[in-house]
Amino acid sequence: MTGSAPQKPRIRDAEATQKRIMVAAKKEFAKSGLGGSRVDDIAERAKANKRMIYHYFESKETLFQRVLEEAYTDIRMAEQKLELDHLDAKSALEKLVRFTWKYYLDNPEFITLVNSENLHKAKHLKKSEVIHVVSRRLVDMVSSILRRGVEEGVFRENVDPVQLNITIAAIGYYYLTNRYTGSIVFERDLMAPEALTDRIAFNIETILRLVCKVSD
Amino acid sequence: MTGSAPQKPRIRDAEATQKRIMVAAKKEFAKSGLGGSRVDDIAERAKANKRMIYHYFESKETLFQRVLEEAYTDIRMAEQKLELDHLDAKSALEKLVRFTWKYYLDNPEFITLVNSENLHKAKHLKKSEVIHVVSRRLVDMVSSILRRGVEEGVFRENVDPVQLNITIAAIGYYYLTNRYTGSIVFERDLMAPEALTDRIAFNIETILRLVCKVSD
DNA sequence: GCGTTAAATAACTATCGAGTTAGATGCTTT
DNA sequence: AAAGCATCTAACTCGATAGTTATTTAACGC
Repeated sequence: MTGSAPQKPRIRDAEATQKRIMVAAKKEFAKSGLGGSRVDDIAERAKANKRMIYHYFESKETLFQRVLEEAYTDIRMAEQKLELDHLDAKSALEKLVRFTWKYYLDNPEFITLVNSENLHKAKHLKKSEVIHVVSRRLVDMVSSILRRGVEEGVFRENVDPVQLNITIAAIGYYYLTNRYTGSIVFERDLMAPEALTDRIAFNIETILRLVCKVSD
Repeated sequence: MTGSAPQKPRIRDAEATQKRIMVAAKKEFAKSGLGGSRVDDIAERAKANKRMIYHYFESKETLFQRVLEEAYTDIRMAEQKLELDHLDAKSALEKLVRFTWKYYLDNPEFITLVNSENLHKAKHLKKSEVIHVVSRRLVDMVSSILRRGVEEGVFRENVDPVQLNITIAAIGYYYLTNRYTGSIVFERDLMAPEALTDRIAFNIETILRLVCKVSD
């Protein structure tokens, strides 16, 4: 309590500081959105001086853009590691639905960041260069599963891969992003462990019934 | 240009002023979220003195709560006007899916308000008294359609009405709330008229395949 | 037509918050 | 070991912003 702090030797590490700022910013932006976040809070959480944020990232908005880009590349990279090619089409699709759900569940900041970006009409993502490259790989992945499913004779033809992609995301994303209002509206704890397992089962059923030739 | 304004006679109308504030607040909160909205902007848009907001609504947060409550009662009341009872179960369900989509499309502020409320972990909706009453009617409506569909022999049994409700909302809501990032990620204008008709058709297919006994 | 009340306004306060200035200090290179 | 530079810090600016104070004025009952 008394006595001055034992004068910590100021360690200098540009890379580590930037990383700490990115991690802290992701958390703050996810918690409060772009508009609701405070640069001072980000600096404090990062254990960095506020000035460093402007030194390394120029502005609050640029920092947000960097955080958002990283969030997108992270999920797209995780998807690419799934190795769905050795599975039959139906199993591959089910695995993708499960993955998407689990990713949202384990990385809730992804959802909040995307929501915040849409409130701003995607003005930051528009400036991104890498987004198209990584996104195409996702669409290709789903297209490939659909094509194989048709070849195997288990999927019906002419299912739009983009619509399917959107639907797979939607049924998980909506449930989780609206978990607070949803729990009130439906008078049910949507985040209870049992509720979560119920939901993923329901989602798999939804997607398989949508693309499979024969249902029951 | 020159000359003072012709000294408008100050009209006093408590009800009308409150209404103007509510309308203005809904637009501002929808555009910028709770945190991003400015009380001064709301007052200006409402053509009311800022002081009136505090006179009638106590605080910015209370105003948000009132706006949110109204948004929920509005959509729930519109649903109740659908008169689905005289339709067969399949047509009733399709009509509900179409309605939900169209309501989100015509009332985009509903989506943004709900998003903002979830960012705040539903702290305002928690205080609401009416939310449960109006919500139950929606669940009852879907339960009734499901029951009738089973009786008619067209729907399969044991479909959870809450999960179905969530899914109907999800496939429309997600598409629209993420239309800005979605249009970039999928390199396709998701709001083009043709894209919108494609989506509603896809959504109806998704829901009907989910509950119907025989698909093709 | 007079007094009371409710509706409305303008100007203010105190704090917050993004971005800056000026300067100090640790690391690397020669 | 001294220069030179990048990393880092404290303290500041100034406009914005939620909420208030003090005052004015329309409406309504009598």
